[in-house]
Amino acid sequence: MHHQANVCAQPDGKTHRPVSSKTRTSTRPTLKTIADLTGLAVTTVSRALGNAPQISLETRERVHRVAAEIGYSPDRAAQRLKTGRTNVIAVLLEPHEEILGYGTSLMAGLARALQGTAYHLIVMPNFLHGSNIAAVDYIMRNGMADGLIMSRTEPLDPRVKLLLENDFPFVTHGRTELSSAHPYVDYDNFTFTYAATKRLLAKGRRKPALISGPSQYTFAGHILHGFMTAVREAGCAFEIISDIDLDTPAGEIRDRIARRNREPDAPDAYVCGGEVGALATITGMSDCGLTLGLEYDVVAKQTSSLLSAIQPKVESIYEDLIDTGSRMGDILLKRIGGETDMRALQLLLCPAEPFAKKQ
Amino acid sequence: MHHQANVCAQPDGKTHRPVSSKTRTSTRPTLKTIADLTGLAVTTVSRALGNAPQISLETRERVHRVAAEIGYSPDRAAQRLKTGRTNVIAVLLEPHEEILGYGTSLMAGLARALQGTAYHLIVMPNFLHGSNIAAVDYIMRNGMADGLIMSRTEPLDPRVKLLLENDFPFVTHGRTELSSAHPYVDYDNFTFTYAATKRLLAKGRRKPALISGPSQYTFAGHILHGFMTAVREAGCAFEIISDIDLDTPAGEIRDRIARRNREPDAPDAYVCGGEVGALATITGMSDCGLTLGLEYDVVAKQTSSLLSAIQPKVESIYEDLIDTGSRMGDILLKRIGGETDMRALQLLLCPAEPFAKKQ
DNA sequence: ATAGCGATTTAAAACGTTATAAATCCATTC
DNA sequence: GAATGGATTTATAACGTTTTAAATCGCTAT
Repeated sequence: MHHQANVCAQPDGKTHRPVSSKTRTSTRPTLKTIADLTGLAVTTVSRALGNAPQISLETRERVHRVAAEIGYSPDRAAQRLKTGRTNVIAVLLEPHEEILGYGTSLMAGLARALQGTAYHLIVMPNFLHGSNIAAVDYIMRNGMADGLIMSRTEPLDPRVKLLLENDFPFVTHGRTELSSAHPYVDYDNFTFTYAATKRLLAKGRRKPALISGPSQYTFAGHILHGFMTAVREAGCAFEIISDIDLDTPAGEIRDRIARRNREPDAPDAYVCGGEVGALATITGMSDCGLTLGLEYDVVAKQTSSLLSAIQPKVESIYEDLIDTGSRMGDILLKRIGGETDMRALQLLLCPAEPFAKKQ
Repeated sequence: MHHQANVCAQPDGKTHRPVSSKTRTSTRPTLKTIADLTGLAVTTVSRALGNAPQISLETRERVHRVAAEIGYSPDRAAQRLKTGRTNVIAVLLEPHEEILGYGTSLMAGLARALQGTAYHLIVMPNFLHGSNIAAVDYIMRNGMADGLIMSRTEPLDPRVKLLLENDFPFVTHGRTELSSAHPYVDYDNFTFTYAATKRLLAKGRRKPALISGPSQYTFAGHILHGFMTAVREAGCAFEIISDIDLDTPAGEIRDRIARRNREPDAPDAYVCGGEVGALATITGMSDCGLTLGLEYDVVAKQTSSLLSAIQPKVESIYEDLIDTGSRMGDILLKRIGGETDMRALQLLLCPAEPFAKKQ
């Protein structure tokens, strides 16, 4: 299977130069190896592998054949040094992503989109509290990647500003409210909470409550907006649960909900943006002796198979994070490839059944 | 703040050569930039930054100062090309790791261990079912990383064999049963299930059941062994729940447990190696009208804050995956650094309170 | 014949770093 | 005063690739 380096006979009968005496059996093949094997110059081999039109079709085919035979693959470091392109995509991981595999799902999707390309995925977990703008700066200045993936955008996200100023390719999971458009993939949280709230009211609930995301993030605004639009339209009572959000540890959410329930005018329905929060809410209600589906209802967004298996009575809708990651990868590749039309670089994913049909 | 490239005056009064005329303001600084600025040769600058003893202390300090001033950081591609070292650690992600942030926690820990070193983390999700030996082969042959992190080992793991044969640095999460020792970090699942089972029996339960991991993995054997040792010592009835394992979707576990409970001689206690499985089990029991802590008990291993918040009555023990990742990173660095003493490269993490004290 | 041309191939340089071997300097020593 | 030697610095080459510019070849048109 493996071609010997000193075999000179060619199927096509062409003669070529004597092969270098140092037969390298241990080191991995380079362009030089192929050049020696075919009798061509290194430059020619390089261009042939790149399918440059100036190289004759016959030569190109021969070079590709030999390259495949000896298992050649280009040295990434050399390519990177020469071209300045890293063939690397960096992912900024937020701490919250340790919950329920958010980050892993996103990365699995990204990897799927990047499969078959030369791109590798590097991961930079964010250790600092607050914005990880330092990591963005580091990546850009040191040319560590050709593109960036981030999540949890803020309305005036300083990371986005910095990236836009430097014209560095990136895609966010989540929108901003900056005047300059930028590539993103987002879930339509407005439609989600709007439809979720309507659904609770349709079940006859009188006072829905909301557990939203941390207020500094853009998506928290969307969640709030959808909820408020629905309750205003219905003219019903409502409540925004204070002091906690989707990042609050489950135990605290549970206690907060139970405490609230022992006070007057407690809500009889909950809209919750995450599975953990929904489970914690149900536990808190259960601590008060209340039964889901009987005394109260919950609608939640689900990103794993956990919630509906544990609590089938929860109305839930699935947000496919692997698909999200995959689409972010596609868009980032387009952006790196020079696409500037924002319509091709922005994507708002709509909640699937059963909410979409209610719109 | 930023030193002008054409300023020649030196605080120490030394004279040096005229600076290259092309003042590069836009591109990032290289060794050449520092060489021009200090009047030294590129080689000298390189060695000074590497603190080579042959370079005078004074020069070293001066070079370091200038480098810091202009924000120099070495070009990774050039270093990699020259030295052959990639300064990259590859992580093989398994599909199961999408559950409850296993992978993200491990990576956060790894990143913590690698912080301050030159190492970056690249991620390779495994798309194929079964062993990802192809990825291991790819990484080694193409020199894509200096070290490897894997999880979910099998007793005769072919990936481990391949890595050992090629003397490639790696650390596994989980042990193997191969005769050649290799670096690993593992959780003592034997002690976990042994103590967990004893605990259930101490509560007066008569027939504990086990939900183990997928049988092909080493840790499933440890889980089974600890459980069996405890029930044999007690001489009690027991059951290994068939058809399902910790990777089974929560809904199926729930249904399987409920079904089993409607048959004769149902277990009155469960040992479960994961949170999702524990929650599914409790839901299944609840579907049969049985109450946790009253008619039955569960002991489970917990890797997030979810379980104890949702089901405080579950006896649970925390396995710290961030710490695990951090220790794997430390060990990998040692191994790459040339450490060969296996005692320094293997680590068995013992279950913490309340189980440890019972041993 | 030879200049010119299109098609194809090639040599040389460059990316930024480190390793090897050699050079320079300065203070001793004979 | 030249040789020795230690301390320090330097020139050169190399890693594997791509880019730029130039060379070679076979042909046709002058």
